[in-house]
Amino acid sequence: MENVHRETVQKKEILDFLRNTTIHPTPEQVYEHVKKRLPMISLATVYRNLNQMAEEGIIGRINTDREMRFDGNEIEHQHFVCEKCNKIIDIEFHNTKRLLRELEGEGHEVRKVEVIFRGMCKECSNKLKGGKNGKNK
Amino acid sequence: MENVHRETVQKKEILDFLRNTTIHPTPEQVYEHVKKRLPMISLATVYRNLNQMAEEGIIGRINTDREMRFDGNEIEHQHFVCEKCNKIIDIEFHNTKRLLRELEGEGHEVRKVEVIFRGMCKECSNKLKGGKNGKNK
DNA sequence: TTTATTATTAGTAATGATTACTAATTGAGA
DNA sequence: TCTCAATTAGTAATCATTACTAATAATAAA
Repeated sequence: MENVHRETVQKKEILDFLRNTTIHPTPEQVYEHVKKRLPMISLATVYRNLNQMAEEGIIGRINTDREMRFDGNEIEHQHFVCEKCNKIIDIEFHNTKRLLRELEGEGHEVRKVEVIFRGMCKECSNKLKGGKNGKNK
Repeated sequence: MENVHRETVQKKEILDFLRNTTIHPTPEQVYEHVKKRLPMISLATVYRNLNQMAEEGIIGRINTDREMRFDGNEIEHQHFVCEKCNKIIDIEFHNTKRLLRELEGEGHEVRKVEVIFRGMCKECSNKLKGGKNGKNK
């Protein structure tokens, strides 16, 4: 059996940046930063690695109404998204009611709480059980 | 003072469709449906109205890793997103723990619960208080 | 009702983020 | 070291969304 994933300097640098920032960067921001150490790196390489790592679950991906945002924080947490400046702030999650009060005490204006469950629905799950097909992304 | 928002047949048809579907359609899907009643409607008109209504808060907008999704369900709820077929299912929200159990009983495979708070952060809120500038979207 | 004003529209071009593609490179097992 | 598939750099292509413009139509005022 051959290896499936290879360690590359590009991947290492991208992950290293994500693990040490709290800005939840866009792919472009990751690219701009990593380019300082690897001037030849390609934007496509950044996208490919970010998506691959998000797929593996070792980093987080956040969908916004503009660009993708990525997250290297390994501790379980949730997010506060500022709709004005698009800043994403990490939130230590306990329960929404308590958190809401905490946030408002902090000075943030919470307009709504969005809860999104991700996974696989009953139908897809069943389809997969009987007759395995590959993922159709 | 003049009026600000006008009632148009286009807007009415778009909202009517959203209020009577549970598929959380993409703009394209809204367009395809409304076109049956208004063959001359433009896709740009659909986008403009969807964004305008979401801005007003009378419909919901959901960001995915592909297209925008819109939601005309007026009852407060949360979402379950199937990562396989991208179907979005409405969830009556109480608290995440109870809901998680309910969902798994339903047969859905929940991989993670995403909680997103939306609003305006302390910094932006303060900036706005002293020296009002327009929104910079 | 008629007129004036201006938000809205249809149609289409432009934008911009993301992905696809390809020849060259390189990581890792043998 | 050798082999070979995974990965890369560079760039073209894709595609969802937005911008633009002349024409239209919804509303307020006459």
